[in-house]
Amino acid sequence: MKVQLHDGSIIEIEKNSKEGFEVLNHSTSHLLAAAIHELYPDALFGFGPAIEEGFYYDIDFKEPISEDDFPKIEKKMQELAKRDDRIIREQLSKAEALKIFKDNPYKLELIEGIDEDITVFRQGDFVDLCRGPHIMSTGLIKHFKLLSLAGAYWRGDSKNKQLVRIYGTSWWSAEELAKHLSDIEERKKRDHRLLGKQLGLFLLSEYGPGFPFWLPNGMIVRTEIENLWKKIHRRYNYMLIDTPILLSKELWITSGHWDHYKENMYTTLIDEKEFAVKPMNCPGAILVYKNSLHSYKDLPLRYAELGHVHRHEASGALNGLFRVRSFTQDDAHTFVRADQIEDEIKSILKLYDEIYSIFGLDYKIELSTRPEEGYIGDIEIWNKSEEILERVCRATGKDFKINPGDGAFYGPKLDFKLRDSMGRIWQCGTIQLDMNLPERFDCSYINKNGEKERPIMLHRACFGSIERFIGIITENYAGAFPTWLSPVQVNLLPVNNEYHLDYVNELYKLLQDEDIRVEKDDDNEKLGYRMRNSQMRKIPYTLVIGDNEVKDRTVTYRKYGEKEQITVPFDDFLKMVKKEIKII
RNA sequence: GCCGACUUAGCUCAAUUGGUAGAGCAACUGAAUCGUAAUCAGUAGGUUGCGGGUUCAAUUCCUGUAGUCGGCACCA
Repeated sequence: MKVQLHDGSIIEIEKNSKEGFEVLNHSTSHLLAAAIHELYPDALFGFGPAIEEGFYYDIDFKEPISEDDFPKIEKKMQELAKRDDRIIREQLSKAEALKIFKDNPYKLELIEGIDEDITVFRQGDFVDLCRGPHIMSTGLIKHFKLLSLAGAYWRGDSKNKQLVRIYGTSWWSAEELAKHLSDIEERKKRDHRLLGKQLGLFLLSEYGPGFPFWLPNGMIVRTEIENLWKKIHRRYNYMLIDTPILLSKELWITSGHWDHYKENMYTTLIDEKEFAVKPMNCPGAILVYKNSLHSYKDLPLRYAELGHVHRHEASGALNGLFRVRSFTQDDAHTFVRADQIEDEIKSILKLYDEIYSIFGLDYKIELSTRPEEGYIGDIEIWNKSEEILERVCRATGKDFKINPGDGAFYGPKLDFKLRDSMGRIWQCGTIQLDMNLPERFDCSYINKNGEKERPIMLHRACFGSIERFIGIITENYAGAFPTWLSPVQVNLLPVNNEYHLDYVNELYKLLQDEDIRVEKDDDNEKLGYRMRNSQMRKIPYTLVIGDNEVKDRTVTYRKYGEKEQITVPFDDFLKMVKKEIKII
């Protein structure tokens, strides 16, 4: 497929490549703009790029528009595409460009920011400021759909006006488009909010927006994860602590949160003294550190805490378990000497990889480095730790990216990003170096020479938030949790609830004695009905117990999602399940 | 917080241009005792998110408000 670049050259690229898809979608966004230009002549255009699964265009409409207008717009797009206009690249001087776009303040603003010559792409009588690349003519655009409409601030700045963003997607064939649309529908079925309701995991009530309730089934998943977390952390020599939810204003002034984070903190008066609900666990952990004197020989000291924090997040930011106002961080604060940073980071990376692997999660690491201005701490330590972070991350072989200047003012950080079922990326794990709080709280350890020295503090969380992490894995497993996590692990179905019940009760007791979460379903319903319920609850093992099983003291099991029926001696079944739930 | 949409029984959804709400599943009761994804029959269940307004009459129209969803902004 031929595409034209902004410098006027025409190159051949693979139509079915990622680049090919992007060019098609970018050109479709121009087609959308051309259609809007005809239907709404006074609409002004902002940005209109290709994105991962399609494209969008930001438009300043002079009249209100809704999704009901999509069919009309799509029809006009089809009409323009059929005309098969050549898409023509033109190079203009700044003066010419300013003249062409004189009525559009958005494009004028962009042109003002461009120093070299300016390229525009023209199709029919629609001209757009653009660097390309584009396909050669609009006739190639056939299979697209407008998906949604949203507000978006001009140039991503909330001080600016909000434009209307129209999202769409464009494909080379009707089949690919149909598949993409049905994929979206399939992905929606994995939504943790839907599964959370179906499986009784958690509850979101209008009486506590952003404050999730854990239901009995969700509580089992959560407890299993927390137990796993505690077990692994003990192996990595972390010490478990727990710090108060409410702490006085003075502490938050010392930590700097009162000055920099107050808008997000819940505060209250106790005996006329101001307190704040903790939005972070660090100050608490620091008080634990400062509770005793430390020798250089004791470092690193690793304090881990499942810390329940509350943050007043903007109402529009709330999203199921992914973004809440009350959540539990699997937090840890490690106090290290400068010469221990590398080993400690390596140890944390290993720990994270071990945990993520258990859940079969693929993750991406991002390194954020020192901001240009306003940073604190020794630049030597900054440079050295950034170098260490980059080197050890690259050594993992994982998808890795650097965000220059994106670090916090107090230190560089690594973020671990996971994807949800809709492809959205959420930060889960993090490792942050902190040269600020040890200073503010005057933390120290005694060095070889008997002098006080300042430790470096590492903040780190692997799940990030237990809530968010459970949201991610619920979608990842599509609600079919592996046996060790499943709220109910074994479901016993007697074929006849009189003749077979004794053996079922015996099995129930044996399984329960082995700490296996077992249920029996002897409702007055047909076996098929009870089997259906068991499958819909995504229970890993459903056991059917009838004459044969009673006679031979066997069980016949069916694994979730499989049709096969397997009959084995009960002891073999028990051994298999016990092996399966022993994760580490 | 901003833009847009949505909110009807426990759940998933109906209700022609305004005429004071229906179904399936679930629950409960009864019958059927059955070998791998829905046995049959009956009963009960709702100030249509909440407040105000227009109207003889509002689930429906207007308005305010809360929550949810899709984005944007935010995300120590």
